[in-house]
Amino acid sequence: MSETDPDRYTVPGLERGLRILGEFSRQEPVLTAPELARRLGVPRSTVFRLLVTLEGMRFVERTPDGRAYRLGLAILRLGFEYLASLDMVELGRPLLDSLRDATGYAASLVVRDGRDVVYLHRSASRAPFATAVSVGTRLPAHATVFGHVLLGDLSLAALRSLYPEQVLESRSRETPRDSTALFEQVQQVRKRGWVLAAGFFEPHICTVAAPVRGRDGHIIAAIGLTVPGADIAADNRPALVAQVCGAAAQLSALLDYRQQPDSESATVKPRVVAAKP
Amino acid sequence: MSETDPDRYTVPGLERGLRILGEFSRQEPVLTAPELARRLGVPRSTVFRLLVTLEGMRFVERTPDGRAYRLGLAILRLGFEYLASLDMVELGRPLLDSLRDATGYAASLVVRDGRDVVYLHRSASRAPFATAVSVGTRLPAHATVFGHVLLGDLSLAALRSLYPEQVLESRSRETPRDSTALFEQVQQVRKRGWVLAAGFFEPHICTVAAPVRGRDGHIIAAIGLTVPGADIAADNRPALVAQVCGAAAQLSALLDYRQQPDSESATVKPRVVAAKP
DNA sequence: TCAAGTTGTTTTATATATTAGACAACGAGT
DNA sequence: ACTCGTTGTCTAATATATAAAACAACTTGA
Repeated sequence: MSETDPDRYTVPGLERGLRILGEFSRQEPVLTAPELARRLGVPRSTVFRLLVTLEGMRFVERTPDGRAYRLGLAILRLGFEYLASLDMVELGRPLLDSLRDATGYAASLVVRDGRDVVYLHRSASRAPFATAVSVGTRLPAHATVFGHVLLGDLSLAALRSLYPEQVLESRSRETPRDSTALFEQVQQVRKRGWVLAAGFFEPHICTVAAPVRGRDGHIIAAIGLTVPGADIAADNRPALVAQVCGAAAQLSALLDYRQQPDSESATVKPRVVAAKP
Repeated sequence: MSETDPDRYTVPGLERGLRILGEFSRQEPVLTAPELARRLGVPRSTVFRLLVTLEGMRFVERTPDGRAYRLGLAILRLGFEYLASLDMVELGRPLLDSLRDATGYAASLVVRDGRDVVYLHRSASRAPFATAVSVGTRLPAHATVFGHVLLGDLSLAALRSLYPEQVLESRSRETPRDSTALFEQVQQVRKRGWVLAAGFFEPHICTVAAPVRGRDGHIIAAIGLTVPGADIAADNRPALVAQVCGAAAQLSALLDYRQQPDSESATVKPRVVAAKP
């Protein structure tokens, strides 16, 4: 009882309610109360009360037959206010659109959240190639080239504490086996300033990616193209790399100088004055 | 105290935590703990505990200086799973894209949530006309033509209970003043099957909209175009109306007959195979 | 410089949320 | 029909989250 809980202040009702919301997914948009009780390891009567609360706030709603639950419209109050609050998305959208238009391939803006790569925006390619990836999608950072770009700032020690396990989960032949191998790959990407890989995460999908840097020079996001096919023709690579790097550099510039919003002229001024903390 | 609360089962921790998340907005992406305490009318120490919980789950994060809070990346786990779970969005997206491409104007898919119109998807027009409207945006149903389309199924009595106030909030000269006037406008739209209005919600914005109907014939959504300018040229109206109605009819058809397109067992069937530990 | 007001964090008595269990209603299997 | 298991809802005893109060660390203003 006298343990110094790291979560000594947590309010269980809130945590469990949010975990309920998190259980719903694209694959399982409808869940029943007992099923949720089983998954969370929470008494049935407690889940009942949580669901009543969530339903009252319209975060969940009952299915027409009243026997199960799905997410409700109030959910939209949250996620999109968040996105709208990130000027990175606002500023990046037109850049991604022109990148998509110039290349014909889907362009994405991603950030890292711990061990995950999270898609913040995606300009889908004109070809109606149904991709499962959309805004909010999460992929493992260690197994994707986007992730390798985003991990560029981490020291070997930091990488080790982020991936304490001995062997990393493998997605393809090229997935780094441990944190040391990951570090080496990441550092190569970092030094090069961009990455182009074929079938790294999924077969027949190529990716070109480059880092977006914030005011202090830290990597805060990545921009990239997703190209279907086994590989990119060698003579097309330089152009794609140049365009991705260009878009990433432009977004970096935009984010660098959003100091005072009054002077609208802060468009492109890539001249960095010696970084001062 | 012995009142038979309609919310006798609510868990306050969850409700207040969600209200905290709801306080963040595009206009106010950063809030401090005491400010939140003031707004929710909750003791400071309680807000502190709620924020610790939310921070631990990464639903909020502290600003770099550690003095204030903003929404965190975990928020994205929710909103987009919700959207992805709606096949209305999945099926409507390509229709909206072609509507946009055919007309050159921004095409939207909206639903009604109580008195709000909520944007589920928006195919932005090619012209980089920065619109504040995005997915998740809410507008008052009584003051928008989208809302008038979506309210089409409600009886006068239902409309009165949804809008019990004597006088409705006004947005423009044409905003209906009370629920009776609203009902008449809504019924006109309903009978016509579509609506075209200029400057109804905002000056210099015209809207063309039509209802999407579900299996049982109820209005479940609306599709529409947002056209910048004072008005739409008379000779262009029939074409726009036809295209909007066409898209809405197509989506209605898709939603009507999505019984079981294949043996996709993804949907949760109440079929429970006795859980074995 | 000081004093008065914020704010972040902690503690602790107490009000209250929690959950084991009870109940009825349902459904599936025999 | 009749079990037996599952489920939705409700209640009451008790375990626990809550919020008043206290503290230190910061601001702010004079």
